[in-house]
Amino acid sequence: MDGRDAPAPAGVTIYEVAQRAGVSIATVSRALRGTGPVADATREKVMRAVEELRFTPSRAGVSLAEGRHAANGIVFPNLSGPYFAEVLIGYEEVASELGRSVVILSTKGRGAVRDLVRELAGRVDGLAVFGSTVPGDVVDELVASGLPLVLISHAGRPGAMTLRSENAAPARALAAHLLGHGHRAFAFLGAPYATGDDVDERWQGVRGVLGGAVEPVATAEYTVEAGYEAALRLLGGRRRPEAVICSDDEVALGAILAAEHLGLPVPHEVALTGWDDIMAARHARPALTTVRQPMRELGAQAARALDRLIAGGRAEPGHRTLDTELIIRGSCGPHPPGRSLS
Amino acid sequence: MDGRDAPAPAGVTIYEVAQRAGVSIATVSRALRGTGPVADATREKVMRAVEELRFTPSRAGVSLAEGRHAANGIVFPNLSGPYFAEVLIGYEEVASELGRSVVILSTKGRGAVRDLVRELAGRVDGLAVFGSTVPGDVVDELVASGLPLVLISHAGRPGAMTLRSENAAPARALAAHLLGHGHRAFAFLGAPYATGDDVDERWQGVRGVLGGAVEPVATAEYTVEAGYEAALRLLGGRRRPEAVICSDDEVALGAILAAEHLGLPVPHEVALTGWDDIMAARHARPALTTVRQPMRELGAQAARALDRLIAGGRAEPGHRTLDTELIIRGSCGPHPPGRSLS
DNA sequence: TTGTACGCGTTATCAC
DNA sequence: GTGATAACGCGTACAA
Repeated sequence: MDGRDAPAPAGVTIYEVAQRAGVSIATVSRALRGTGPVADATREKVMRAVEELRFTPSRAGVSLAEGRHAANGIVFPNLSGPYFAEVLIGYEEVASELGRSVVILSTKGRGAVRDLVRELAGRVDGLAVFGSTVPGDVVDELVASGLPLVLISHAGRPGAMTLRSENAAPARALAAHLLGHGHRAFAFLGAPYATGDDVDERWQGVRGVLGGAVEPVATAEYTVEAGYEAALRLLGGRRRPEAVICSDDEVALGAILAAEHLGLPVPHEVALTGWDDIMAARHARPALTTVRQPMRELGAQAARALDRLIAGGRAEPGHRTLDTELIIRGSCGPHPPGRSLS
Repeated sequence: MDGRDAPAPAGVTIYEVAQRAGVSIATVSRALRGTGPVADATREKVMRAVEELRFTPSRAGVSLAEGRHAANGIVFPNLSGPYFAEVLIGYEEVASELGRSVVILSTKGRGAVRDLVRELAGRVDGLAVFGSTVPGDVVDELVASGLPLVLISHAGRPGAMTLRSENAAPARALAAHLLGHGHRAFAFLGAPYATGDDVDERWQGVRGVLGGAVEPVATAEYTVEAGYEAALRLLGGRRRPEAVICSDDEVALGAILAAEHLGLPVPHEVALTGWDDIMAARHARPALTTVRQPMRELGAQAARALDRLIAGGRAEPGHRTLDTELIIRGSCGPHPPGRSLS
């Protein structure tokens, strides 16, 4: 026994493998990647040397030679709620299938976003960016740089591909459904921060149907906590709305808690709706009427689109919208038994 | 006007910058990284050229020359629940502060974990690995490779650093508290899958205090859904326990839903406890008695420890345990008013 | 089928 | 202060 199978010195190079196998580095490379012909016997020797030396090609070396990183980046604001986490799951899964690693960047509470994004852009072959996570001029810079880019839930930017779920149409359907329940005074809890983002589109859709009967109410952010705080004030004040349409499920969950705290039965005293259909929406009491958005699919499609863009697919559609589904549960008002409910 | 400020061809090299600035690449490098002396006037010229050409050093080139990736990896099973997402948040935040990108790898439902981990290991300077995400021999291989490694919530492996929150002690405290409520028949919902992991330690702690009075009950996984399903059977069957100690908050949340479904008031008919103190624990009804674990801090410390290990800090402690806190809320039984509750 | 040699983009060590 | 130039580790024409 010798010490050759001891812990690899972390820096085994292709040269050492070549030497040990008694061949050239070109042959080692060919044997390993299956490019070009290699005699069976030779491949055997190479493989053995690779095993013994625990050789793994240096990623930096490969990247430099190949001219690619085999990695995708993704920029999101935070991972506190289920939404971004779910999209990330779909993104990572597909990217992984396509042989690409995923480098993440969270911008929430970050100062030097521009530099961080540049740094990230430099180590990936393509980037997925959520709307409102990066300043507009930084996005423009990315577009101009030619880096394959997919904007998720973004208002859209000339030259960049955009991917999002539909908002306006289901928002209108949701509003119409609430009208069907007989509600007449509405609030939209979680008023949009930026024009053109997902929440803004939902708000526009809702207002298109309800007109002056709906009032926008801001929340500090789109979280359960913030929804709870804002709903406490909204529902506790005079002129309480009959129905509260929330920007998303988390805000709605907070609103349910606020209603309970105030002793207001949902949906009898106040109706509520969310958006996204996160796991907890089904488990809330009452179960949350919401709009299901294919979160994982959003991430998955982003990864796939990026792969195509990287491969050189110029003909990529500039804009893609995923379907959503109105999910009627108990929080929006009483329904005849036996209907819907999932 | 000329076309020089058009979109950078994505492949601007240091040579082009040097040529445009009328200096050598060495000078460009020095000017950019502040290493070595550069005349002010020269620096000026270089910077201008850099701006005009939108030059960003190739990450692969830098990595190869520097011999490091400036990136950390992290391996987790999934991101469906808040637990791993929270740890990841803390990890990414600190890594980012330390100038390191974060490359993620999810192993849930993945076949070729070994290859994926190798691939990941090849593109980072250090790796954080959650327990039970990677086969033991793969961990051994990583340790042997000399790659800086932090095992999170792991049973421990000779040669690798381990970081986790305490389990046994708070588990005993929790069990004692439940005994104080007068409960006498217990179930541990979410029985451990692997010996030595977090849940196993909790189970051991609980059993140490309750002995034969507690029965382990398995769940399909540690999720709300699985907890609900298993609790439905457990609470619906004969010999229903008086108190159910759950492996974590998500399982406990599912158990609360099951109890409600069965018309069993919590905590009066059945007491429940969770673990982790995820956001939803505070909002559950009744609010969940649980053990608070510093999830983000776990990630943050992992990133910091890794940074030290990478810097060459040999004297790194082999094992580090973070404190937890028993959070008494309403789900474990009636408390005299005015006490605790957060 | 295999080996030689060059290129990938930077960093850093020397001379000047 | 500045400029050649040798690594860094690998992929791959091209030659043999």
